[in-house]
Amino acid sequence: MKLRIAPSPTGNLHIGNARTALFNWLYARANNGEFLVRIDDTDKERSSEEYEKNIIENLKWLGLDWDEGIEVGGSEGSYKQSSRFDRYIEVAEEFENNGLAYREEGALRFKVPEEGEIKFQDIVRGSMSFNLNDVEDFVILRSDNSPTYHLASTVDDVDYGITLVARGEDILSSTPKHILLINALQAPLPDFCHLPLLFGPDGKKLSKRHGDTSVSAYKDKGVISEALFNYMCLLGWAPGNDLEIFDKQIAIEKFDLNNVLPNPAIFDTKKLLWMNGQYIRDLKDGDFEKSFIESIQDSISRELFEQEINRLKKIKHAVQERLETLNDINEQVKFLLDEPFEVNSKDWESVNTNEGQEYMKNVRNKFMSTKSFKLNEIEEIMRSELEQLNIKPKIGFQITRVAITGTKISPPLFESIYALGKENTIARMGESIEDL
RNA sequence: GGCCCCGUCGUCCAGAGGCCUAGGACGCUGGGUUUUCAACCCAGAAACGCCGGUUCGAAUCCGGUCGGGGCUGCCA
Repeated sequence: MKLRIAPSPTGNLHIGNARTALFNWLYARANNGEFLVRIDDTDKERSSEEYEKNIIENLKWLGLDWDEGIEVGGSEGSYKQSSRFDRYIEVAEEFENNGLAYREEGALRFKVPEEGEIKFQDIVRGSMSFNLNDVEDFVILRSDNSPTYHLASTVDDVDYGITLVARGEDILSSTPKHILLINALQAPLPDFCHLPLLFGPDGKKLSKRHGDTSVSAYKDKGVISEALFNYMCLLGWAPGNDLEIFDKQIAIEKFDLNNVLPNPAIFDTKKLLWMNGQYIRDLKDGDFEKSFIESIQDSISRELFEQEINRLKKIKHAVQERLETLNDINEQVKFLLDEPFEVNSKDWESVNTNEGQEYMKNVRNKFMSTKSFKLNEIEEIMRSELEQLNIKPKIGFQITRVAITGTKISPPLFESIYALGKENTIARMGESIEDL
């Protein structure tokens, strides 16, 4: 069994193509088959190396690998259509010589029989039948003698020995043309599988008009690859038993193209983000720390100082539990960085009370006389002072939170204070105590 | 317009004639926990597009209809 994907480098790797790649990859891996990646760049105008790079990079980022094709090589050369024009032209001219194609205004058209039917079995849709009456003669070589997609793609599938063509449903109606070409090449027909399309929230084919729907855009938003991988698996397929969170291994074990749904799926960012949060929480300590530090450095566009990193490490676990994406990190930890610190005045007004002031003053004094400033020590001081003054946690804690983090929303208070450190905490509390 | 595909909660999926007074997940609403925010727990609202047929029995099979989508390029 040999499957392939053939992305056109006319844009970054799109979520829809990534899902198609994923299903091809899963099926190949599930059946000990081969997976091939080639680049369909017959459209010289719209193709670019930058996009090609993006596609390859993001396939890898998703954890997909391939056995033959672009970058990894194989017996068929570059696996780029732009370098195989001679081959396509050779085939096209043979068709022309055999009377299977004819010239029209310079372009070469493949002659579709007037009568007859093309039938094939589609793995997700069952019996398909097209009346050749409805299929027009189609261009296989443009006036500039460059091959079109139909020709190049079909010749490649034949030359590379593809046995199962699984692609988007948008090409379903082109399949009769491809079958005609394969027959003309006197080659065996592969199996066909037309995967349901991915839609945007408006129920239309996912595309640029839905915003940036590239894989790299989601990566940039702080989505981790395992989460996107898992989420995409669920678009048109499920492993059964209501299982929703699963890894690559399980996906490979359970995956079967025969169980893929024929109906389109809407790409729902909300569920992706939820799943991403689940995955982030599950990240191993070292993996999370790496992403944690990198994400902050990306946000502030500079390297972190050692002091900052030491502070950040103390809060990382608390932050890990509170993320939807990696990009949410900086907002939660910026009070720990050596950056200008500011207290949100609206938040301050809503928590600043006389009781709170007194509480902070007393706590600050006790903080000053502690030596170790350990987490449990901080908690003990803050809780016992609450009892001393007989005030509610909210009164004492919220004012302190705003004073040291700048806002009413932050990681857990004791951890935040612990991470910030004794000197900084005392200084910030001092700034907010009115009669000091 | 023509050809083709599709049709279970708002969304993703379960359901392959009786186990369905339709199940899970996201989201949403209410409640609990709580120092904020999350997380977590509990509860709730929420769907078989419609009409016929087959059958003792249909979300499941068939037909029609309506609705949505794709293709209809010298794009892929």
